[in-house]
Amino acid sequence: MVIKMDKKRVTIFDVAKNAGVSIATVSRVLNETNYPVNDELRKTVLETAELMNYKPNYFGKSLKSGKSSEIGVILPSMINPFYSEVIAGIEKECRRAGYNPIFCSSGNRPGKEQDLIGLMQEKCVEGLLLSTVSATSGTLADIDAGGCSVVLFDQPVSGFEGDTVTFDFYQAGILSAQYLAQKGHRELAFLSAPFDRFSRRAIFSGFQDALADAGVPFRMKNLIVSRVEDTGKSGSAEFENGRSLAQSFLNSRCPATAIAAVNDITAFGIVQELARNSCRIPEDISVMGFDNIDFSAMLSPALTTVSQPSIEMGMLATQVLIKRIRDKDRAAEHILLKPEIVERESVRAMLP
Amino acid sequence: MVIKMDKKRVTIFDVAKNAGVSIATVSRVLNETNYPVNDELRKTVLETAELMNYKPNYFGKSLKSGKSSEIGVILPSMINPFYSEVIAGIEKECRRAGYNPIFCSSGNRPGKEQDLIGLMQEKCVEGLLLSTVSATSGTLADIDAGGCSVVLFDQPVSGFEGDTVTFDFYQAGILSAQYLAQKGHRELAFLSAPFDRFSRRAIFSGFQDALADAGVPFRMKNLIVSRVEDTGKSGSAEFENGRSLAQSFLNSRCPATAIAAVNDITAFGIVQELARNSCRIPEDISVMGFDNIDFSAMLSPALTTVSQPSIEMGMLATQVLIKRIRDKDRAAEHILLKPEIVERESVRAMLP
DNA sequence: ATGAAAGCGCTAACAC
DNA sequence: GTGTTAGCGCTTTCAT
Repeated sequence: MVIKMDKKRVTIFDVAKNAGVSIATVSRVLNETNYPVNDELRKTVLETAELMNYKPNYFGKSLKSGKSSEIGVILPSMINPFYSEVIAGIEKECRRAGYNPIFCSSGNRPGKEQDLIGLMQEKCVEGLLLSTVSATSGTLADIDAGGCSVVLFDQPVSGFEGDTVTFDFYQAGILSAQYLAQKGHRELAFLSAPFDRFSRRAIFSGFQDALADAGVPFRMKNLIVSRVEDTGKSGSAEFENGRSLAQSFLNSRCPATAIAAVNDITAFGIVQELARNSCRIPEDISVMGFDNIDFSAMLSPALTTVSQPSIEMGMLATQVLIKRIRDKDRAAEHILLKPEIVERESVRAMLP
Repeated sequence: MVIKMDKKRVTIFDVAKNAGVSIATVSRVLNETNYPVNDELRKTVLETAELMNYKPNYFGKSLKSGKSSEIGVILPSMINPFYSEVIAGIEKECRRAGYNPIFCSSGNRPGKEQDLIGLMQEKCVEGLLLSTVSATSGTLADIDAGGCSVVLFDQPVSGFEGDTVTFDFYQAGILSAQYLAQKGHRELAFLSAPFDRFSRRAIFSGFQDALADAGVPFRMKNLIVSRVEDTGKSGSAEFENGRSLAQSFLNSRCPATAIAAVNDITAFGIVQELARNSCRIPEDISVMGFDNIDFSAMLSPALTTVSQPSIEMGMLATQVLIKRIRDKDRAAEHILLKPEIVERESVRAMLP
């Protein structure tokens, strides 16, 4: 028996030839179908394939079967810790179900996002997990019509009729306000990046509404919104934003005893800038974040925040997508993840 | 002209039929080869393809051409900020050169790493970027022999003859020790996770050697090494490790005026635990990290550390891999990235 | 129980 | 300048 040792890749044909059987038999053995194959032959095939270091070619396989077993994932950034955690959830669930995730980041750029969606379609992914910055319900319907299931997560799109896994930002704002009010704070500030994102507006609405309900109405002059927008490259822009927001806060001589930041990274910037100006946290001023990324626990003082379940969001979105891939006709699912207060060290209780 | 509106995917054949030309013409137009095609026809084809929302099928394309234009990337974790930054560098360079990266994490598990390597080969990636936890020079040679180029980054493998992009950990240890000594510290401590990793041993060696050279020999009782190992899931394990290391440090009544942590996240844990025990940083004790992940700048006080250029490492490894893919016969490249001190707020200068 | 052969979507060599 | 056609590696019907 001569083993082919060419530099070319070993194909099913090579294995068949060396094992002295047909390619059909090799395919049947290697795919572990319950198709009956003589034990003797099966053994020979297995040994030959092993010996020749045969690896099935996904392209041939997928082309023939029409299944890629791939799932495309497009998110604004892979370097932002929140999305890193989402990725971890997605990867875990995908592998568990035998799918391979393909991660790409759009950098918050609509054009790039479009390109990536096209690319994923060319790659024949069976489904797409999308945290979109620009897609419309129309675009999304087209993708679906092209045979690629879509599940939206993180950022909602109005008019989209398919599956979604999102977070209850409004409720997060409510929880945060209630927590601060309950800790005895009566003068609150809200520091945020521009309100051009649904999530930011929703958090603030909840925050404001809950405060009104609690009888400590929010003063609009305590709302400080920056003008710069992040590029999605890393967290640094949001951090710097937090720092300049804190400077504005300090300059405005705002009498608030507690600050709610629109997200954790912004809170980090606020905390650092405050500390540099000799403000002790939480003794002099309390700071609260949103998201509960891993690092919020690592700060000194550890950041009190509202959790947005990132890994869970990734896992759920993946599960929903896989259900959708397996059954195109099931009813659309809309999962709304709930926030929870994560009490740590950056908010103090005011004396009554 | 009747446009086919089946639920099946539109193929080059459908476009050809609707445009009234042969598939060869469609292929030639769509691939923008400089093959001569009548302008009239070219226009018709382009319009038809656009109208039918045609997307070329990568599988057919790759199968025929033998090129996948994909690059596999295997790293221990995608949630660890250092690797997130590496990923950003890789993705950028890949897209720039027209390659698509496929990211997977091994979770520091040798078995999983092996599986992923096999998977990447089945997917016919043209090259592999590997930060390995278990590969031997033999395994790597086999992959290469299978027609898939390999570039090792981050973690070296002894005996490997191919391209590598690594970091000069030893030099990082030297720089750190020199910096601390120059700031007037005479009694230093080194806190680390287990020395089972080359990088940790190398950092410590450099640290120790430079200290000896500076005339402030390191006392081995000031070396505190934990027993737990991280799972690569997130930074939390390293952070907790840092906290318990700090407790040991405190309990040992170690007289050191400065602590070098084996990496930034461990330093975060140390800083927090120290702060909780009313140690002021850097007034009471100085803390220094390694890696310079984005968050080290966001801590309060901002962490003084030694930079390990993460994005650059990703970009360089990608560039080297692409050069290798294009020319199998070029000489192996060995890039050794150099550390730099990043001076921030966590180390104080001792009075003479 | 095994093999022959069609064909998935595409590119490129060859024919006209 | 355009069309025909042979595969790329694989799965799967259909014969045997």
